[in-house]
Order: sequence, then structure tokens, then C-alpha cells
Amino acid sequence: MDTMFPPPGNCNSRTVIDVLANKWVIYLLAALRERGPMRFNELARRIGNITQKVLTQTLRTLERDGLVSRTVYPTTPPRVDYALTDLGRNLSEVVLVIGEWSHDHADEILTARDRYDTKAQAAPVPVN
Amino acid sequence: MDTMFPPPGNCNSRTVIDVLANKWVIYLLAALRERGPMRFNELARRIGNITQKVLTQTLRTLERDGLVSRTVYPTTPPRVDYALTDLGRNLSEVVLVIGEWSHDHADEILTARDRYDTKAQAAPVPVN
DNA sequence: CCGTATCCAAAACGATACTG
DNA sequence: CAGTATCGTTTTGGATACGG
Repeated sequence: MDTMFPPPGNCNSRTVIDVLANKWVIYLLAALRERGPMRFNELARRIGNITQKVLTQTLRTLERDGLVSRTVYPTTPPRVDYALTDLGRNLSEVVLVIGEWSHDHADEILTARDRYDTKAQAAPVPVN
Repeated sequence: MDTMFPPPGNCNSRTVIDVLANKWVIYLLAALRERGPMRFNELARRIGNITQKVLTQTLRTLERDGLVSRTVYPTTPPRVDYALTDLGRNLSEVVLVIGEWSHDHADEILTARDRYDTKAQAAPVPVN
């Protein structure tokens, strides 16, 4: 592979990258990886700050992409389990790498951000 | 680390993950990793389908986060080079992992997507 | 060449109400 | 419990024009 992301159109890699370029997808894959199969509301609580609508949407696209499986148990009330497929578990390894890097370097990013904002603040902007 | 993405508020990891959850960021880091320092228009051509506005925006946030450095050579016409910082180069390793996975599994995703769409199509929807 | 500024369209997201 | 449907807002992105 001489070039990783050949400019567009004919490049399949990009369509996959676009899947991962979504924070909800990353949180979801991470949660399912950590805890195994989970129910809808369980996932919602675990992720936090996600609405039903977005959770549903995200789960559907992951199902469509063959990364997550959906199993319905016809009980009352209904029970629905979401789990990683083999492909999804495989991808979750990548997510694990992302998570570890984030954990390890979060403070460096935040520090850089502070420094940048402080400098911007120091610019000689007239009071009015 | 018992839990990778503790639900929100107090979690620094998430703010970093949110940086990477952006296709332009991923493309940019990949391009700079592959080819070393690049000029503005060079980056634009390399990535393709990105507008000046978005390229500028993305570069600024990466600069703010300490991932990319910006060097201006005061020639006429001006020359501006963008390069990975040490931190950015470090993160680009993660991007490399993403890129490789995408390359290797793109067809599986696309196949799953086709299968899903075909099934949806097969649903017994009345003509009207 | 390397941007910024502005306006506009499209997509993502949140809140809320309702259903099997 | 596990969703769907609708509406309004916010965010993101594209197109274009202009400036150092």
C-alpha cells in the first residue's frame, strides 16, 4: 500500500473510516467490548448523554455494517440484546487503541489547548 | 483502567476521542504522516473534496490541540508549511492502525451493507 | 499563495410525545 | 422495555467573493 487514503471516489477505505469518524460509534463499540452483550437501556445508561433517537440510529447503522448483531427475545416486556459480531469485535481492537491513546495523552491535548487559548487572549485587541 | 470511557463530565478521554471522531482530522493526520510537511494547497489537493474553509478550520483546531505545527516563510508569495508535532506523530500511529483496518476490511463492511439493504428491500411492502 | 468573511444548504442532534 | 415520529435547534459544510 503506497498511499493510505487515495483521493476520493474509488477509495473504499474512506467509507469505512467515515464509519469510525463518529464519537457515538466509538463509545458504543467500546461499551460492547468492555461489557459484552447489552440491552438498549443498559447501553443508554452506560454511554450517558445519548438520546434514544441517536442511540437507535447508531445501532442501526452498525447493524447494517455488520458490526453489531441485534437479538430479540419475544418476552413481555420485550428484551433486545446488542452484541459485537466477529467483525465488530475485530474493529473494537482498533477502538481500544484509540481509547488507550486518549487516556494516556488527554492531558497533553488539554494543556496545548490552554496554551493556545491563552496566547490568543494575549493578542492586542482594543477594548472596543 | 477498569472502564475505558466513564460516562461523562469528568472524563478527559472523551474530549480527545472527539478530536479523532472527524474524518477530516483523520485524513489530514494520515496525509502529513505519509508525506511529511506540506503546504496548504498541497494538502488540499492531496485530500481532495475539501474546501478551503474546512481545511483551514481543521488545521486550526489541530494546531490548537498541539498536534500540528504551522510555519510561515515570509517570502512572496507566502509559503506556509504544516507538519506533525511529536504528539501529532504519535497520534498518527493510531491513525495508521485505523487506515490499515479500513483497507483490510472495507469489502466486508460493504458486503454487509449490501446484504442488509437487500433484505430491507425484500420486506413485504404493498405497492401503495 | 494563503487565507478570511459571508451567506446558505444540509446534516446531526435534542426534546417531546406516542406505540406495541 | 424498546422503540418510532415529529419538530426545532445547533453544527457542519459548501460556494463565493474578497484581501494581505
